[in-house]
Amino acid sequence: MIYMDKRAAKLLKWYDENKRDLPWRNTKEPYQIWLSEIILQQTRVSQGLDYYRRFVESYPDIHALAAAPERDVLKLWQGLGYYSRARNMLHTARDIVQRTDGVFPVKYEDIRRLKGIGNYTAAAIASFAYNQPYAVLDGNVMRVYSRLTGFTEPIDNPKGRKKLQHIADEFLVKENPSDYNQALMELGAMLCLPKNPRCAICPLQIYCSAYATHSVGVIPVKQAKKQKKKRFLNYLVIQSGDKIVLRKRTRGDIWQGLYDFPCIETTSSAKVAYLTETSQWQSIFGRKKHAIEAVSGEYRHILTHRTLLATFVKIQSGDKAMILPEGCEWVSLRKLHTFPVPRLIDRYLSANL
DNA sequence: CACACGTGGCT
DNA sequence: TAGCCAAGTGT
Repeated sequence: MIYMDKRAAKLLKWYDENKRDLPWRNTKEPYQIWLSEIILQQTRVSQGLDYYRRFVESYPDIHALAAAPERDVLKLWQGLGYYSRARNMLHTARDIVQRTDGVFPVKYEDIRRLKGIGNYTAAAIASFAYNQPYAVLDGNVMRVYSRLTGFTEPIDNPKGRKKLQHIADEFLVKENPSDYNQALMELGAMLCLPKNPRCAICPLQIYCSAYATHSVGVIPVKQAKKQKKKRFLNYLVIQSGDKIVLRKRTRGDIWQGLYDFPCIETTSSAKVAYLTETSQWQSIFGRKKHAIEAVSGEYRHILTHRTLLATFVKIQSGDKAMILPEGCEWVSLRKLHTFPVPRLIDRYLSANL
């Protein structure tokens, strides 16, 4: 009989009896586990589930993914957010196909080196797919352990995370790291919730320091967050006949690789009369024939660190041969749906075109 | 190493 | 409403 403390035994029993039936829990394929872990970064199961299904159907294995154009992959990712996840995953798929003919690495150090895979995801893949003894540390695990041990330092800085990693390493059940890691995360997702945790039915209640000291509501401790800044985006929706101008977004800003419209960004809310005087507007239209057809109301789009305030100026252009800004191209309305676009743009398009 | 990076649901 | 949160990583 392998030694295991009572806490771990109770946790594993609870997991066995209560775990959700999720598609990535019915496989040991590293590709599918990798995909699920990338999708679930900062993302709820309910939001990622359909994306996972569609992704596996479109790209059943790493070779299929590696062969896909980036635009198609981003289109499949559209609406899920954090698009660097999709770009990095494609990069890594191509990397693995080229270097090892598609064979996913087994050693933690080799997994950890892959682009888009950090400490958490490397430990998750190593333990879930290969049952190797690496302790995962995600938001769930940090919350569970900080409450269990009465950890009162902030968890959202490198120092706090490092201490919690030591706790996680120490608690890990090395005989069954796959189930143990997942049990801990499932407990965090189902019972040990950030607000209104279900302590009454928690299998670890009698071991929980925070519960004993009535501190569940104040643990884990987090540092105060900074205020969101605003960005004012004035989009030029330029149409001529059955074509519309799209812009591919590039490095160094949000939504890299996705498409939106030519944009005049201002430091505050701007009127069209102001926009038409800007050098950007002048360099596009100059004295060329064009007609402002409509100006949308203000669209508010919330990101983690930014509030975007967007208006859309719909313009009929008489000159399809005009000089477009860098990264812009004419796209037929028929093909518009094949381009990956941010949610903000998707909302505008579905309401106006 | 603080900050950037999306989106939607819940309080 | 405004803020918080959800299976983090890259720079």
